[in-house]
Amino acid sequence: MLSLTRKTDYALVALSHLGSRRRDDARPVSAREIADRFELPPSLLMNILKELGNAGLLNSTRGSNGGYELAVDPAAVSLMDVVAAIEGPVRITTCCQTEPTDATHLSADVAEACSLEDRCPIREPIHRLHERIHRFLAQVTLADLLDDADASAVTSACCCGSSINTESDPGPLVAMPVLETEAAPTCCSKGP
Amino acid sequence: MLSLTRKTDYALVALSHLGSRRRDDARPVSAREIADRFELPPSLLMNILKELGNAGLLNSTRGSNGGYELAVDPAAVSLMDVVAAIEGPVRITTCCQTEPTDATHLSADVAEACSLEDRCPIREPIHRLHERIHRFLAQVTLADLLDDADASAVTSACCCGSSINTESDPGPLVAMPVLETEAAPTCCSKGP
DNA sequence: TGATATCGTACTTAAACAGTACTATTATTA
DNA sequence: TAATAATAGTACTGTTTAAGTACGATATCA
Repeated sequence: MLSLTRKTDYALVALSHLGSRRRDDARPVSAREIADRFELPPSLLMNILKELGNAGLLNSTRGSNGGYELAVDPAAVSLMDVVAAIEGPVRITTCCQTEPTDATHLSADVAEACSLEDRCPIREPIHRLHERIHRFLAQVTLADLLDDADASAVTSACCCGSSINTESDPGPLVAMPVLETEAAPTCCSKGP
Repeated sequence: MLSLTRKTDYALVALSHLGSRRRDDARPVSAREIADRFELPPSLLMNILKELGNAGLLNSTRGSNGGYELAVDPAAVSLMDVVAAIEGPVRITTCCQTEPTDATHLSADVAEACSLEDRCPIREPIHRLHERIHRFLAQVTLADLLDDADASAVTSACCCGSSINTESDPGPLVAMPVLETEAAPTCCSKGP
């Protein structure tokens, strides 16, 4: 399907919100508050925030006036982290078993599940693609999202690609690495 | 889920096989033949090849000695084409309604499905991410896969990342564009 | 005419996604 | 100390998508 799940989408919305708040006051924000503001299903969002908490991306405080806060610097949270927290490890195909753990890299035990092994004509290319997507996801950070949201808010508060730069200029997303020139992550909620 | 479906994986295997054959002889290859060779479910592969045919990527000839051949130059078939043929248009989230049609670009009617519209904190970033992924998929071609498969066959016929270059060198995949340095598409079949 | 293909379509099963609900625990506040 | 407001954990349900199968029709070749 090559798309983010709605849960991941919601997670990004929530993280983005928490990230932008941090500048003002550091009071924790409750799940209910976020759900109300962005019209997300409350119980679902609660579960999502729990998962983000378990993954170490959020700190939680219980009780009244409790809620969630970012546990880390937005620049230290990658898209990879978020996706992994919600959807589990990213695998481009079933034969890509593990993610390339770090820069030292490349994955000792990739691709156990492939019964074809060396007969597979696209084994190497797929692994490289896998690797590349991983790097990309790892390099786009929450901070990039925040910057971009700010920047685009200036040029167009409205939706639907009004002020998206065509061709030449990468636009606000200077911080965004890897994939050629532009683009950062996701939008919205409340699908059809 | 952020992964290719198994059908797309199989499609790439088949296309890759057909692409490499073209050099030798141009006799069409039957679905059965490909299924046997790569241990893919025959009926499923048949359906996949039909879809690739309908998408204009393959030519088919019926009857005995019939089968499939590439309809276009491997360099003219992008990952995007293959994914679109099998899975339909790629959307990173439900609010990314259309793909950026071409270079003139950027999608007039992106994101109809989002009820939040300008209140969504990650709308712009998501659309940019969407755009970026599209570009990437459009720039990786079947030819890149073929080149890479050849190149890696030289250095490692075996599986499991034996000769994958760490760090510095992008390796064979020079042709691969967009996403930073390396990686091309997928591997294998016959998941768990 | 029979064998070998693709073509189109419909169907079935299994897994993942999306969302809900309930009980327990913790903290604040009156 | 009791009520309230929050998270924590877990289990459950309905819907959709993925994955695979099957079959009748049509076309080609020997």
